[in-house]
Parts: sequence; structure tokens; C-alpha cells
Amino acid sequence: MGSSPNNNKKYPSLGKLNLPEIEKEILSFWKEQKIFEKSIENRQNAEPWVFFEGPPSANGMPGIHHVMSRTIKDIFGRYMTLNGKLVERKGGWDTHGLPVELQVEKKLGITKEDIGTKISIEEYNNACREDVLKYKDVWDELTERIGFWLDLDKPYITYTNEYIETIWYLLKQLFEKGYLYKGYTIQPYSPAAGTGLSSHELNQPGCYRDVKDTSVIAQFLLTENQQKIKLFGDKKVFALAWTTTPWTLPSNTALTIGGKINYALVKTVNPYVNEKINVLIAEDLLPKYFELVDKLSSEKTKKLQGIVLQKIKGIELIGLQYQQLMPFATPYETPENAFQIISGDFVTTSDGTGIVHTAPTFGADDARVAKLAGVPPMLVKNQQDELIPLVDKKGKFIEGLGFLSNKYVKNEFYTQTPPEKSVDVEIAIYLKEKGLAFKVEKYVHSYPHCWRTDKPVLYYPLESWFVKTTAVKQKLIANNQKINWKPKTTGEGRFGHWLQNLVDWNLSRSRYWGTPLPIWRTEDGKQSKCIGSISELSKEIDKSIEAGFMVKNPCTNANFDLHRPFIDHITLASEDGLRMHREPDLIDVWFDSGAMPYAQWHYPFDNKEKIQKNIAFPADFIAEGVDQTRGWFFTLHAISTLLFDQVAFKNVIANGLVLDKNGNKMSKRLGNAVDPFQTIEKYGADAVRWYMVNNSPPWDNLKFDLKGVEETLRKLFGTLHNTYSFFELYANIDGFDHSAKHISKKNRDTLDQWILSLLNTLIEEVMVHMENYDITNSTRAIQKFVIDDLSNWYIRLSRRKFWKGEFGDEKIAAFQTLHECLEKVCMLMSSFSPFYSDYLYMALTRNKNSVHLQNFPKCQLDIINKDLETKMALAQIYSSMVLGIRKKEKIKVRQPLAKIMIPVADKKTKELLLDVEGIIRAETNTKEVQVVDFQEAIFEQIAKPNFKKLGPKVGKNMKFVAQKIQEWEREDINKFNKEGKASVQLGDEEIEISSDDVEIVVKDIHGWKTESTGSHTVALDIHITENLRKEGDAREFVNKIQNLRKEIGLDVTDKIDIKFDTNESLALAINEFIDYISLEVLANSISQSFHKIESIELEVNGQSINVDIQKNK
RNA sequence: AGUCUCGUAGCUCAGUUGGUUAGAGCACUACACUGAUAAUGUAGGGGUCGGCGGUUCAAGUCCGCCCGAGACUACCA
Repeated sequence: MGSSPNNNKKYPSLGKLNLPEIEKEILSFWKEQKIFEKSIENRQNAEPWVFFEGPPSANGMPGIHHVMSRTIKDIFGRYMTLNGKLVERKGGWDTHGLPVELQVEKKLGITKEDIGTKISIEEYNNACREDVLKYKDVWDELTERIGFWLDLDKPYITYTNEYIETIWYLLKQLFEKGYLYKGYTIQPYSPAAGTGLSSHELNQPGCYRDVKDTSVIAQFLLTENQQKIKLFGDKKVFALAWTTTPWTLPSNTALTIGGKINYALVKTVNPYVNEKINVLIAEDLLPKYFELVDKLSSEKTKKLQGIVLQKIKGIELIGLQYQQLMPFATPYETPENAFQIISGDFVTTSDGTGIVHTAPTFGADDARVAKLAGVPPMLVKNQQDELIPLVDKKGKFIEGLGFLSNKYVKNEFYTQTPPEKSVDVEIAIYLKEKGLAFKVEKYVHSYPHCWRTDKPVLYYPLESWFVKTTAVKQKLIANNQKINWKPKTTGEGRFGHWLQNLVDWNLSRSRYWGTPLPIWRTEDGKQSKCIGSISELSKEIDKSIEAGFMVKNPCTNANFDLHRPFIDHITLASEDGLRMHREPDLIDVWFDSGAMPYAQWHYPFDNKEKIQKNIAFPADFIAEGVDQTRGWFFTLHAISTLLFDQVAFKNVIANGLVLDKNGNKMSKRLGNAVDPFQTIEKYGADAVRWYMVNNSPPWDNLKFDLKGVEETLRKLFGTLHNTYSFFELYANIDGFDHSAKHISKKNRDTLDQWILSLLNTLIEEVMVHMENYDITNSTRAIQKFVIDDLSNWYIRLSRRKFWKGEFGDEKIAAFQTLHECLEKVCMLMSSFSPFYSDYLYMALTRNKNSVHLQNFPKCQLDIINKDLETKMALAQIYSSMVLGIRKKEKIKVRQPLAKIMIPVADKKTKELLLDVEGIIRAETNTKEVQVVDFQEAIFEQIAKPNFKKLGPKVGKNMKFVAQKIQEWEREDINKFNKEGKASVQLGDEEIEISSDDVEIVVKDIHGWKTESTGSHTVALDIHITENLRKEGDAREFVNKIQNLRKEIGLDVTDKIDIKFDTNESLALAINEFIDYISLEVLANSISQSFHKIESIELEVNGQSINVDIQKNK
């Protein structure tokens, strides 16, 4: 063994485990040595592995759930770097959007209405800009503290001109491809406030309120045509449809039925005009309205009498036409397609009639199904030649609608005293008089109200800009197939279904703080221009100056800001010299985040090749919460598919929520939110990180329990720390140096070979899991190895090797083995718990070479020995059972026993067992292990049917056959063992049972103490002979002396002299085993003193002994 | 309301293409070990596998319905 230059160095003693302290030490080491930067520089020429950081919004404090997603992201960045990839990790901030606006309004004590009056848009936006990165420092601190390696120095920020410029470029691409259009959509709208409301605003508490409205079931008279006559002959038929908003009836253009719902034609009487009529209604709802009879009579009944004339399937009704109920206006577009029955998926039979009054101008579902069926909305031309609905933006009916003209649709909208009868009531009366109302009643239902004015919200068609995502629906679906979703079901289910039911992306937001829509239009709306860059804007402004619309070009000013209000001041000139104004909308903030792959690099103005040559796009991996499925995941996917027909990300983990330990959502209000800083300060980031990914698969919700973090700290990190301390203690005593020449693996003993085999199996396992983006099973495998295999078995059984005997090859091999295991465990763990693994790695290697700059360990297949792993498993099983017997018999392990007997069925197992026989003996303190053929007569055997094998063979008769096999007697089993087959009589049939179909198991051994688990059985000879007793005494004596040594503070290596005085029997035992004892307790001499000695009294197996120990100088 | 996830011991989680004694850790109790020692080992109790129904010789596992928790989307005549 050659001496090494390092061999006078020592492995550092790490003291008590204090993870948070260690982490701070490592953090400053990383910072000083620029380890993160180096880990990227090292891979400069390597293949890139692309990661996108989904930008958080820094206007709120980070929570513990952010630790979750950031841990997942960090794990893969580090792992891929170790595997030789170049992983750039650019941070980013999401800075626009409603939450920012709301927070600023709260802070300033203003509402949206005050913008432009009490506060200018400029001041408002400045306030937003200041507020949005309020907690950036806190976020950066958390990012750093949890060890999330992310480039925080050059993050992308969505409000910068550069970022916005890329968005404009992308929007222009969409515009030119014809994917950007202006259209109507039905949105919640508050006429009282004169503004559209977002779903977010509508979900404010208290917005949905129970109100009592006049509801009407109206009668729609079917038009006579071929289809109608075919179905119903020449009978006059009314379709019944219910509404709680009668004011929408003049705007009705269709009736919607459910294709799968069954309907009935009922003969009955209109209760208001007492006229016999035939009505159409869902079959399920008949009992709700009718007393079904055979013949109408004048007798009084609780409900209306009705005769079912015929039943019709919903699908047959589609296409039927009807006469307009309130013919006050005609739809401008394709009026010939109006007033027909169409089908819709939303129709139910839980209320109403199963036929839904459909007014596409005032209902989102209505608009959707009408559009699908080609039915026009009720829009008419006004004097300005614009198409408008029958109700204006103040919530008032337009002119020319008879008695309805200029009346508010809801009485709440009147600023002065409202009329006695609301429009709804007036309409009900009108219909009653005409014999077109089947039922009118007050109805209580929940209806949304504006959170600012407290007045009802209308669903109203508003103009918006849309991205025509439906045009590429098939591509979106096809590209989604290429994405590896974790979990798979999120991709197929939630995301897949979402794509199947895709609607166009509503891009418009009527707000102030966000990316302005770069579209300028002439006043007549006939010409529009989409601007795709600042330079293009500047050129257009120059043209505008020429045309005399503008005086100065603000783009030349270095501080020019692309936000409102400045952008609104720009007027452009059309080709034929008309003024063009910017469309006042901002775009959906989700477009900001979906554009980050390009905008973070200011593509295509800079870094063109990063995108075009697929260097930084698409992402190999992203991870966010599952709540982003229809948010960021979708917008990334949509933009990349629309513009590049590519996926934006190849692999994605959609992680679940972090709940409190009781499974409730964390919230500041409830006070159950866990503070990430405090938690990390107490337990350490490594423990939190490990706990989070180890506890449950990331896509399940995590019930975050500090007890679990504590357990991780104690069990995993504590064990690892102890294992190292053990290594360090003895390695330093012997002057071991890991850099010295390695002893060939083949020349190491069984235990060493075994743990190395497991180590390499573990490496392989972790790699497979990680390739599969499965972090949970990776950590579980590592944890099992560290705790069960390395610490509980390898160290425990090898302990003696480390502190007994010479510093010879066997010992060196053991040190090398343990060192290698620890070193590679550090590498395996480093992605998950980057701090402690680095700390330990540097201690093990005795220098300052970070584990994060290493390569991931390779699995050495030739070291893996499955037979060895199997036999050690056998040793563990049998040892455990023997210890179980000792326990029951109350024989302590220190008392040697004579013999273990193990019955075995096959040769292979027998061979394997013989190889580990020594380990079993040592572990159980027995003199002999006898592995014997299980057919020996002393074994009592039973036959166990193998259901899996027998199942397909005997099928239905399984129960019977299994019963028969279990009833086999000794001779049946012997015969079966000999012949390898048997048969069972089943009626006339004889069923052949082969050796695979039955397992013969030893159940008991006569005259021995036995124990069995599964198919393993072991017997123990518990007879203690005189010799065994003596040896037991000797070992007990050693134990007592060792305790004494420790008690009196002797060093592990101190030599001693012993004098003792005791009874004859124990003295005999000690003298007989004097060599063994001397060796164990490092005694130079052990002598019996027949004179009373000054000593300590000990007790050995119930016998008193006086002992005097002197340290040998 | 729809879509998705989850429901197994007091707690946190495993449980292979369905195969007959449903596992592990924590906690609890008892014991053992005592040169890894503020560590460790062994044993024990603890389960109508959310409920009901179905398919099957056989269901924790497959199917249907329901209940509970959560998320997202939508908001209805």
C-alpha cells in the first residue's frame, strides 16, 4: 500500500448536526466561489437543457407552496447539470394584471372610477410600477435560501419596453396570419357602472345574491312546415320555454333542447285565456306541471290537467321553426335562420321545461350554441349604421320597441323613482293577454350583482379582440400529444378536454396597467394597423407628423414608455390619410407570461438564433402548480403552436397544492399558513425540500406537517450524519486516506461487495426514475439505501471490522467501501438537498471541490450482483426470525446458541444461504447453521395452492380444487414432492396439478422452536450446554468491562490490566476464554486475585464479581 | 354544473398485468442492545382498503352510481 501525500490530513469532525447553520456556511461558500456560475461555465460547450421559469408576481409575499414548485424546478436543473447538460436558468417577474391594480387601488384608497379624475393614468401606472416589485427582495432571499439556483441578476420583467416589444412582434405575427380579430362576446357587464366585469370581480364575496324575479313560461307557436307536419300533423303546437329574465324575450332568436332528452306533446288548457292547447315539454317534467288524465274535464284539480298525445326524442325536434314571440325587431343578419329549435349540451330537466329560451345577445351559452347552429343574434342597425342589441349600455331598451322603448330592463337601474311595473312584469302581462304565457310566477334565484354599485349585472355583448385559437385547434391537440405530462392525466384530462372545447382567446382587458394592444384603427373601423416594433411605431409616427396629426415623435426620447397613457397620445395616419387611434384595450396578462420564451430574450430583436435554432426553445422542462393548466401551460402552448407550430415545452410537472396538516387550504385569514422563512430557519431548507418531494408525488396535494419535516431531519440527515461521524472517527484513528490505491472490488468481503452492489443498483434506479421525471421514487430509493441498507445493516455488521485488528487490507477495503458509498450518496442526493450533500461531500473529499461541479455517478453494472443481493436478503429474513425466537424464549443475543436449522426447497436457495451462513451466525450468535432439504421427515409440511397459476387452469372450480390441495396429508405431499405432480378429482374429470401449481411450505419442525414468515421457516436449538453457558458468561463479562471502561473515561485505544474475584463457575469461564476477553477489552493481563481486592462490584448473569481495572501506562 | 386529482392503520404514504395472511415509516406499548450512544434493534396492538352495486373462480386493484376533500373552468333558462 503506497502512502499518499494526503495521509497526514484528517477527515473533519462535524459535531452535532445543525442543518440551518451548515446551509448558511454552504451558501456563503457558493457565493464566494461562484459555484452556480461555475456549474454553468463548466458546461459551456455542452448540449443545452432548456428550462423556463414561470414568472411569479412579486407584489405578494412568497408562501410555503412556492418552496414546493421552486424545489422541483431546482432539482432538475441540478440533476441535468450533473449529467453534463448546459442548464441556463433565467429568472423572471410577472408585473402586470388585475391583482396589482387592485392592490394599488386599495393602497391609494381609490376605485377604478377615480382613474382619470382623482388620479391620472400616469400617476396610477407609476404607482403600479412601484408596487409590483415590492417584495422582490423577499422573493430573492427565499430563492437563495432554499438553494434554488436561478439567475436573479438578469431576470426578465414583463413591464419593460423590450419585453413589450417582443409581445407586439408576436401580436403582429398573429395579426398578419389573420389570427387576431375583433368580435363580440357576452360578458358580465354592469350598466350602472358602465363597465365590463371580470370573472374575478364576479367572484368577490357577496356578488351572487338571492333575488325574487318574475319568471315566465312562454308559448312559442311552431310554424307549419314539412318537418312539423310530419311530426305532429296539423295540430297547433306550442313549445314551452322558461325564463327568469323576461326582458330578454324580445331578443329571443332560438329555442334550445337537449338531443338526448325525451319530450312529450301534451294536450291541456291555457290557464289565463282558458283555451285548449297542445304543448311541447320534457317528459321528465310532466309531473311538475300536470295532473295526467285520459280526458280533460271541468273538475278542479291541483295541477293543470294534461293528456299525453305523443312522445318525441329531442333530436327529432332540431330544425323546427316557430313564430317570433315578441315581434318588435328583426335580426339584421340572416333573419331567415332565426326562430328555430337547436340543440345544446347545457340543457337539463332540473328546472323549467327542458326547452331553453335562447337570446344570443344576452347569454354566453346562448351565443355559443346559436353561433354553432348558424342562428343570428338579435342585433339591429342604429342610425350610425352600427349593429346594436335591443338594450343599450345603460341597461335601457332602444327606441322603436313599442311599449318597451326607453325603459330600463331592471328597475334597479332607474336613478329616479322607478315605474310601478317593471319591464319583466309588463312583458308577462303582454304575453298573458296574447295567450302566449303558460305560467307566470315569482321565482327566487341567485343572480350576480356588481360589487361596486350593488346593482344587477347583465350579460351583455361587448366588443373584444380575440385570438383565433380555434383555427389551430387540431394542431394544438396534435402538439399536446408530444408533451410528456406529469401526471399524464392532467395532460389528457384537464388540458386535453380544455383543448377539445376550445373557444377563441379573449385578449381584451379594459384596464390601465398592462401591455397595450398595438392596434390602431380609423374611426370607421375599416382600416387597422398592427405595430410590431418600436422602430415601426416610430416610422408610422413620422408619417403621422407628415400628415399633420402629430407634432413630435416621442419614440426618439430614451425614456419613452410603451404603457398607457403615453401610447394613447399617439395618433397614426392610414394609407389614405385618415386619423387612426389606438384600440384602448390592454391585453390579457396571460399573454405576457405565455410570451416569455421569446420575450425573455427580446426575440427577434436580439438573440434571434436562440429561438430559431432551437437553442433556448422549446423548453425541455417546466413545472408549476396544476392551477396553471389553463393559465400559463395553455398560453405557452397556444402561442408556440400559433406562431411556430411547435410545442413550447416537452416535459411538464403540474404539482398539486400545499395544504395544511389537516388537509385544509392554507390562508392568512385562517392563520394556518406556514411561514417558509421560519420553517427553513428551524429545520433547514434541505429537510424541507426532501420532505416535500419525498412525502407524496408532487402532483398530489401535500399535507404539510412540520412533524414530517422533523422526521426527515432526524431520520435521513441524522442517520447520514452519524454514519459519517462513525467513518470519521475510525478513519482518522487508522490514518485512512481515500485517495490511496483502491483494493479491487473482487477482493473485498461479502458485506462490502453487497453494499457496493446495492449502491450501483441504487444509482441505476435513481437514473431511471429521474429520466421518468419521478422525483418521489428517487428520494425514496435513496432514503431506503441510507437508512436501511447502509446504516442499519452494513455499518452494524461491519462495525467490528472498523475498530478491531490491524489496518490491513480487509479494514482498508471496508473504509474504501464506506467512503465510496457516502461519496456517491452525496452525489445522488445533491439535486434534492444541495446543501448538506455538498457539505458532506467536501468533508469526505477533504477539499473545497463542490459536489455540484461533479458528474453524476455511473452505474457500474459489473459490480451489481443480484445473487448477492438475494442472499443478503435471505440472511436478513432468517436472522430476524431467529432473533424473534430468542426474544420469545428470553435468551439474550449475547448468549451463544448451538444451532439453527433452515429447511430449503431448492438447490439454488441452499447455495445462496450457505454463502451467508457466517453472517447469520454472527448476527444471531449461533455456532452452526444447518441448511437442510425440506423433505426431511422432521418437518411438518403443508401444501399451498398457487392461485395465480391455478386460476386460468381450473377457473370456476378454483374453490374446490384449492380446498382439496389444502387438505393434502403427509403422504400426498410426499408423493407430490417425489413425482412433481398430482391430480384432483373433479366430478368425472381428473385435473392434473403440476409442481408450479402448488407450493410446499414447512410449517413446523417437531421438537424445535420455530418461526416462519411467508415461505421461510427457521428452527433454533435453544439448549444451552455448559460450554455455551461459559462462553455466554465470558461475553457478558466483556460487555461489563467495556461499560466500565467507558464509565471511567478510558480512551478507545487505552490498554488495561484487570484483577477480579468471583465464584468458581464464573472464574472458570473467564479463565477458559481469557484470550478472547483480553483481545476484546484490550487487556494486557487478566488475573484472579484471591485476596479481597479494592474494586467495583459487577454482576454477570446473576453472579457477582469484583473487578479492578488499571490503565496500563 | 362540468373536468381533473385524491380517499388504504391515530398520522404520512407503498401496494406491479386482478391471485387469497393488505405493507412501511411515525406515534403508542413492551423488551433488547450499549465503543455509531442525544444513536440503534426486536416484538406487539391497531384496517368493514370512503359507501353501495356490478364483472370475475378471485376485487384495495376493473366498471357504474353515490359520499367526502381539493383544484380549475363555467354560471344556467
